[in-house]
Amino acid sequence: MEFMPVERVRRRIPDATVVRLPIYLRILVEQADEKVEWISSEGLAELAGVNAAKVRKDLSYLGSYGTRGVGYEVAFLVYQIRRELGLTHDWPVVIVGAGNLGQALAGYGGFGERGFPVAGVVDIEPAKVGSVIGGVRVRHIEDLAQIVHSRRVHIGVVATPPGAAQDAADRLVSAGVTSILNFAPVVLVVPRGISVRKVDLAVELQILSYYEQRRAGVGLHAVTSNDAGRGASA
Amino acid sequence: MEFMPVERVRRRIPDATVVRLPIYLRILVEQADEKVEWISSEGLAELAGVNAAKVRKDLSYLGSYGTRGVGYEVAFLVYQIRRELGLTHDWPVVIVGAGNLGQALAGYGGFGERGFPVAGVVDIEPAKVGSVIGGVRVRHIEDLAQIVHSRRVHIGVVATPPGAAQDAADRLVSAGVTSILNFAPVVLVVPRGISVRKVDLAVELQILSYYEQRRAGVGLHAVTSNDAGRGASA
DNA sequence: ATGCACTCGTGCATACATTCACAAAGCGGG
DNA sequence: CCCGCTTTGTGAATGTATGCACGAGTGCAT
Repeated sequence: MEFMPVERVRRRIPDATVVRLPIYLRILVEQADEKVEWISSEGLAELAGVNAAKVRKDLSYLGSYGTRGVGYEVAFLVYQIRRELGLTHDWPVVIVGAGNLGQALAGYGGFGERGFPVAGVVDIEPAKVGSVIGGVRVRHIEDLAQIVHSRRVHIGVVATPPGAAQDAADRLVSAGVTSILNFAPVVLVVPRGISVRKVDLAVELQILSYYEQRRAGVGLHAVTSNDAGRGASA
Repeated sequence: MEFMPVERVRRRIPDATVVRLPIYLRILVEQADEKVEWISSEGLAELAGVNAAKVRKDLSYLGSYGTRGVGYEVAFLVYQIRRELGLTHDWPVVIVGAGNLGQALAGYGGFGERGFPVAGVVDIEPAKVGSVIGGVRVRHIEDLAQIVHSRRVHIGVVATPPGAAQDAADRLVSAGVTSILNFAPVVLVVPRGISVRKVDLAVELQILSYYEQRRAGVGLHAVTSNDAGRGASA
């Protein structure tokens, strides 16, 4: 029992749903490209590899945007999901670490297209500074704060070797970044309120190894899933 | 109520735990390198950015390998986790797609070191065939089955453009691969029993965008997490 | 030998997520 | 205008995961 805030804090969307919304969004955009104007929860569920009831519940957190007996209007849903995810404007990102991975990330055009233009790439190694990757010149890490401020960067990507990752994160945070995508196999320690997500290739492979290894034991077991249900069938 | 199988099927480890075990493992190996011989659930929890009770419960699925009043023997835990994850031997992987990402993955030495040597890289583009990346010569995708069989590959990595991903997955499956790590922003459809995990950079950024955008609204809210609790504090 | 400090292992309560199942609502045909 | 078909939105049931709290071992000091 508690006082109701004067202005509703905005309905919180469950974490599990937040993870799936970008997937729905991608599918819906593809459908829109193919001139599909309406889609049912069943149809979307099929394409996303999840249960239809889950799709409906997920979408219901955005509001009641479906039409009974018909389905959801694709373009409208795209708009609503974009709005909810904060994708109505670009989010420039800064990449720390111009090694193998940092270069691949900067060179991979998909970021910009999807609303996350690379505002800068920095490295601590003077030898790496100056080279151009993906149309962006690598700058020294000392310039990080300047880049973050001038380009209004909120999201940083850590693509350094493990030993340098915490330092990179610290620098990002003190430069004013509030969200970090971490590719280094390290648990970052950050102040409360900073969002961190990590992508660890070795961890993913080890998880696969577990299920692979179990397969050898007894034939039971279905399908692995990261966070959103990924698909079986055939 | 059910008959007990004659031979215990091997206690199933909850998915959430399977995701954390590789993280504990990495930390424990680091500790071992630093000559730390014993660690408490509290200590490990601190380093992994999770709750101590969670660590104990997770480890209890492996068996009762701790010593009350003392903690866990690092080397022994490393051994047990490796065994449970099936990391007692190498798992060669084959990478489909020799583009930007495929090259970065093949070139990144971390795979081999962690028990996932690159058994081969294939591409459908004849122009890419023949070049050498990360010490491995790129071969044509027609050779996929041959590589999978001769090198006993169970795990495939899809690093193709979105449009080619499903085809890559189909070829991997029919070549005999039973686990797939998918980097393409596509929901793969695979037969039952095939494990798939996906890594989608755009999705990760969009999730960060959501929390970033909420931050603008009201100051509440803690920290994002993929699947294992990632850390706050400072 | 006894007691004290410490840490594991786990039952239980709570929180979160998924799925089912069905009433309510919209659409189109006659 | 009404009926039957379709599909949403959501309560309730089930399943999974988290975290607390505490009993039960273990080691060390006296």
